[in-house]
Amino acid sequence: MYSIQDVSRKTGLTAHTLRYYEKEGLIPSIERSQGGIRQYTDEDLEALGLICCLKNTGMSLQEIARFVQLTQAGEHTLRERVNMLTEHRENVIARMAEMQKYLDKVTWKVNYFSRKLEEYESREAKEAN
Amino acid sequence: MYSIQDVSRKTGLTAHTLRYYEKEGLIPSIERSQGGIRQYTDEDLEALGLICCLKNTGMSLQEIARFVQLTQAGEHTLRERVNMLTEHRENVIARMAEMQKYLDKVTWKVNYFSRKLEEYESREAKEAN
DNA sequence: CCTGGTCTTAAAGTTTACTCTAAGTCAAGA
DNA sequence: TCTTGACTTAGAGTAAACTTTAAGACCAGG
Repeated sequence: MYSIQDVSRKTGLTAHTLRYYEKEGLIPSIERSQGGIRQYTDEDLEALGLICCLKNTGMSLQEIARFVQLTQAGEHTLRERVNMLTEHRENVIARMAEMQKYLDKVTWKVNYFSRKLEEYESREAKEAN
Repeated sequence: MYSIQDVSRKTGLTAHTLRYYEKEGLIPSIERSQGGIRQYTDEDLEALGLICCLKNTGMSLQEIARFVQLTQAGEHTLRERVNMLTEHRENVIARMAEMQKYLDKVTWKVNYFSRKLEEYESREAKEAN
């Protein structure tokens, strides 16, 4: 059992954000102590792991909430969940490919400007003589 | 020479956005016709290409503006520009590596849920008999 | 018992990067 | 000439994902 602060430390999300996510349906409702205090289980942390993973790969909170709701609705939503994840996966792959293309361009520019810088510096050195 | 609409088509940015970028210092000032209309050169398109590349790899407009200003300030800013690009490049690489990690997790989940789905469907099929 | 962490609701504020509107003037091509 | 597109300033609006505030009440460990 983990307090909201424990989970905050483990996930890097603030306690505020964890409550916000719960309110928005991104996290299934967390069990409470007799006094009403949230007690996160390892299973909750698992679920949060997937949520963060989806968020960090660019899925919107709205879509994540939809996914979580499907999960809670039971087995008959399995096909839709598989479809969602598959589509998301393809988006991520496409974005990474695009990213690689841009990265190549940035790399090219770094080299280009580095050469220019060298030229400039040797020119400066000469002038100093 | 290209009109703002031509450039809009080529870059996928709206005319609004192009003017906005210019106002914010993301694009060096564009030459105008005698009547005051923007006339983009191939060089401007080049510069826009790099800008879009930086933007699409997650550099903020503010940083891009800084970079463009350095470029216009002349050769003595070459070192700083190289540093900026190098650092940016490393960020992109780091983000891509992280992305790959998340992607692996998503892939694992897709497979996991696909197996579950198969099980579920064969169970359903049996019950239908 | 005290203190620090946790709870609630409701709403306002923040940031980034646009996006659009208004209102009017001016330019360019058929 | 007519029509379409371009220009300006200034400011309002939008969307996502938080983030903060306020105000008061409750809970748990030392």
